[in-house]
Amino acid sequence: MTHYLDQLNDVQKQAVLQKDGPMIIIAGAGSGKTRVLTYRIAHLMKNDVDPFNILSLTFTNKAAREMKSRIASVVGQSEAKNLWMGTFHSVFARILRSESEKIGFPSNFTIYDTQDSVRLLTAIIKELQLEKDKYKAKQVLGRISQYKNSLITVRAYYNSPELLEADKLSGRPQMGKIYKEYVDRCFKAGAMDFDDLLLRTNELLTRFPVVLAKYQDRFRYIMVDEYQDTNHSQYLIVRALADRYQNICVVGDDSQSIYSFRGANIQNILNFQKDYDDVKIFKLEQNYRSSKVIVEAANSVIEKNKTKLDKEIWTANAEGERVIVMRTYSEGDEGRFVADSIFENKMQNQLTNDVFTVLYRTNAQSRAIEDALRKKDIKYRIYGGLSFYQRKEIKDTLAYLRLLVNPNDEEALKRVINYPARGIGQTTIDKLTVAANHYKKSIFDILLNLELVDLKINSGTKIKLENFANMIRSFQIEMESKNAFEITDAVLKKTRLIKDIELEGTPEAISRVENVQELLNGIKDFIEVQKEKEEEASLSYFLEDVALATDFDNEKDDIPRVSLMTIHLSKGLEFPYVFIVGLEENLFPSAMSMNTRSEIEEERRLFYVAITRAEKQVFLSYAQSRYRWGKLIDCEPSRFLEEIDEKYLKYITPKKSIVQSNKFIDQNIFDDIPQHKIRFKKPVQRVIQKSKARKNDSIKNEPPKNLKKLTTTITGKDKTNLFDNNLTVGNIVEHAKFGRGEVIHLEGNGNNKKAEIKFESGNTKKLLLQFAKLNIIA
DNA sequence: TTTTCAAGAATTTTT
DNA sequence: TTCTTGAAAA
Repeated sequence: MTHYLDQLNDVQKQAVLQKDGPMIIIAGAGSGKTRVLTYRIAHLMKNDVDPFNILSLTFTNKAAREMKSRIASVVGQSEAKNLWMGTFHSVFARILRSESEKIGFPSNFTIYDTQDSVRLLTAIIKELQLEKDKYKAKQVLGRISQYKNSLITVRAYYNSPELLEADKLSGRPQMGKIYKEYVDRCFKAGAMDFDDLLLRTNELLTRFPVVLAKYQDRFRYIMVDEYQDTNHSQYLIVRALADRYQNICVVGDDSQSIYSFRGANIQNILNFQKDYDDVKIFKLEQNYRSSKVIVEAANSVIEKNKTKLDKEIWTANAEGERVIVMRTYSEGDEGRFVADSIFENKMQNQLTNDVFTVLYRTNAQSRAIEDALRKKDIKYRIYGGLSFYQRKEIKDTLAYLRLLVNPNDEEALKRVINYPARGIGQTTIDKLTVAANHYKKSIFDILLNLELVDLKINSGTKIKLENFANMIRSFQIEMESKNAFEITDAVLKKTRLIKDIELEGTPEAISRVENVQELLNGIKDFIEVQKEKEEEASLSYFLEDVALATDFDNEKDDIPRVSLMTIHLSKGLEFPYVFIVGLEENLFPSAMSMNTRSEIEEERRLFYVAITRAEKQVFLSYAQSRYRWGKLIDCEPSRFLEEIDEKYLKYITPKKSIVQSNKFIDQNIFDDIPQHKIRFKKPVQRVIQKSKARKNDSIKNEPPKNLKKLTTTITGKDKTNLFDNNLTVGNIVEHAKFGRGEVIHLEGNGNNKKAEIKFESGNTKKLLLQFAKLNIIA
């Protein structure tokens, strides 16, 4: 086997060999950054640095796992095991577990995910009787997140005239009150949100010099990956920990900073040299990933940004295919283009699905792509969006487990106190909350002391509450003798949660039951893996893992699939063929990020990231019209398309079109869109060449047939539209719930069309055809 | 208290 | 178009 140092180029080698002192590695896209990081760590270990003394912070758990296994292959499994490696959130959550009591949190503190936070804020806003239109929980959370990431505590907030003024101006003068209540409630519940994991770590390190010294001494060598996307809170943690030994190595690429919306501060990387003395700089500029065309096309884009560090990315790789640009009529067409291209490429080049990825700006765009892939029977996997652990049935199950571990967890309690339904309604919960706030206790404490507080609830409800509390307590006792898997199983049986889902009897219910089973399997796996690693397999640790898990962490070996994800999620990944869809103004760049130069620059970096994921070829596409909230809107091509040097592009026109619309599509509606003429009339110049070159004879200058279109739409969409047209008075229909009946009257139009039906049971009902799933019997 | 239906909002990006 | 929310009915 060749020595690992021989697998590196000069700069890479220097970076690996640089052992001590502050250093920064500016790593262009595809420049072998991970390789340098892993070998650097391996090299440290080979040179007498104890793995216990190395801290490596990555952007995702997946990156940490991969790096760890690559290091293990150089230095051996048992050595690599002791490395501290993970995301900021997971590493410091782990540290907080052992230190949290110093700052008033129990060691079994809960981690609130975004949904928990939003729910809590919604409750608080309601309790404070604020207008919920002014105070939208999500926005309020975003604001609080900003404070926390900038280390602005409630007190600091009230001491800052600027912040008070800013919130007043934006119509939210009560932000301080909400912020305070939110922090207090989290504290009382023994819960930390994502931002708290960093904020409280900072608190711990600042307030307790002994603790700081302990971890400074422990982490003698610190590495931070994706440094361009660290926020202020993370920045301070790193500074504090590195202060003693100054062995800090940060890696990143300012051109790939794409997380400013969640507080990432690009200045952290731009100013690194000012923060430490005698910083060594390494620039990895050779790209090993992508073809020349891709590297240079990407360069031509990022050049347009003013704020950036000086570097020149180049590659020795082959020229490669040009970037394909595809104009389509609609999102449906765009999807078909993607599916067709994947299909063609697979056939021509004997490829499997997993070499393709489709990237988009917003999650909502995935649907059209999914539909098209499904029609072509191409298997795919979506990353992000609603992840496994965010599904209702999973969150419900987990909420029980959370409550067992930490009965003060308010959000978990509110989630399950009446699920499955046990007759404890909103009014009762409100009363409990008021009492809990009044006595400064958790709701569970109130439940345990019902006779001491006068809640003005009737005795029936009181018994229900007592039963619930007793059930939770008995689980807690059981938990002492059972492992995580057994206790979960017991909870599911006792609460009849699965039975409750099955009761719905729908096909979706079946898959939801399967999800819960899957969760059980997951717990079993977790126990086994932890045993292998000789680590604790407690329920508490499992819940922590789950709270910080991302979609990538739940990946199963399966058949090869096309990957679908947002560009943000694709950071750090690479794929041979990359489709970037929806290159339209207001979508990409997003309408929300077109106000300032820096916002546009971030969007451009996002585009840069997207292009540079590709090894072999990039496909860009945009639609001329797109559905938004059920309405068809016209779209303009993205400015980014013009920013790519044209010599790297190849324009393709659609072969044929199926315009998916409920509306009667008249050719004329395209007339005010000049590009459209390419399609039916004369193509503009650069398109002529391409269509000639491709012998694209499938363009027959033939307007789409309206009749056909309509049929396609109807059969392709839900069938109720069909009934809408066909149903007449006198029809005998069957309804899933109510059984058979006769249509005795029709009213309304389109989506509002209703049928009055006399059922065999004798009941007469008015049903909206849009929703009612009726089968026509006669 | 629970269920049902109609009206209204909703789309950046995520640990 | 689809999801969430709120009021009214059961």
